[in-house]
Amino acid sequence: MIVEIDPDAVAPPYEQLRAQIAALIRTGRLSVGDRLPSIRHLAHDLGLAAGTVARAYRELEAAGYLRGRAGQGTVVRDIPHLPESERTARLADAARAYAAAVRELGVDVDVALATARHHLTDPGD
Amino acid sequence: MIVEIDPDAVAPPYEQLRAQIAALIRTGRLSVGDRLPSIRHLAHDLGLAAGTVARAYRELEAAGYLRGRAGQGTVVRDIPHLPESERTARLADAARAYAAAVRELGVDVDVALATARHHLTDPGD
DNA sequence: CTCAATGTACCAATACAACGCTACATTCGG
DNA sequence: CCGAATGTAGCGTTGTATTGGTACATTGAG
Repeated sequence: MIVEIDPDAVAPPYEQLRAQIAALIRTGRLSVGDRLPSIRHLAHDLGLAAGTVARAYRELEAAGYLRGRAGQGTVVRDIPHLPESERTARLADAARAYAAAVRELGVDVDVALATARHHLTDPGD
Repeated sequence: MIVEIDPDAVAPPYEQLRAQIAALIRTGRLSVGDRLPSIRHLAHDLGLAAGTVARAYRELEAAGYLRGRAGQGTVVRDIPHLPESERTARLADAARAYAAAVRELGVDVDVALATARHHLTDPGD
């Protein structure tokens, strides 16, 4: 698994982990039926407590991404698609946050859009 | 002053206030020499504690935007421009955050860019 | 000088996250 | 059947961030 946790980031570790796994499933790097590392194993690899990984798994299961069963492990269950309204609302929130940051920095709109395009097309940077 | 605080937002009130005032100064809606509302007055208007507004003012003063003196009030001091490296770094952070949200939502890149453009050009929405 | 208005500094309470830990239920393999 | 591995649930502790309130210092007006 390609996951990175930054302890100094603003987002708490369990949230970073949740978002990254969700993105891996969305982008197809994890497919339906794939088995995820065990809670304890992943926690050890990432230097986290088991409870922290458990929380990320729990939220992903509640969202429909995963299915975890005792003794069997946790597997990718589905790629849930949110209702259109929910998705556009969340997208608007994210765009608003980006726009606010850009405005505070005094960055030109075209530069901001080019930067966004760059990060949207080149995830690894 | 045109400021809105959403108590349910992810960002804490003092940070929302700080960012909005910084944006007002950057965009010229507040000019150098303009006097801001007093800490207590603004706190009362926004339904916040005085200490919360004081923190926003304090951080803006540390960043060079404001100058506050006891008995005199707080005025816009300057429009500090960050070093280029700092600005691009912060812009990249914001863009990364936006890209991560888009990827998790499974939204098309073009849709994401159009949404970003919309919010960048139409602040009031 | 006196006083009101203002910014500054500090402290207690609260909430949240993370951690380490324990106990328990379930599944599978031997 | 038995044990190892797994997920689930909960506990108390610790550290941090935020808030609200209070006391203090400074300034300018009368």
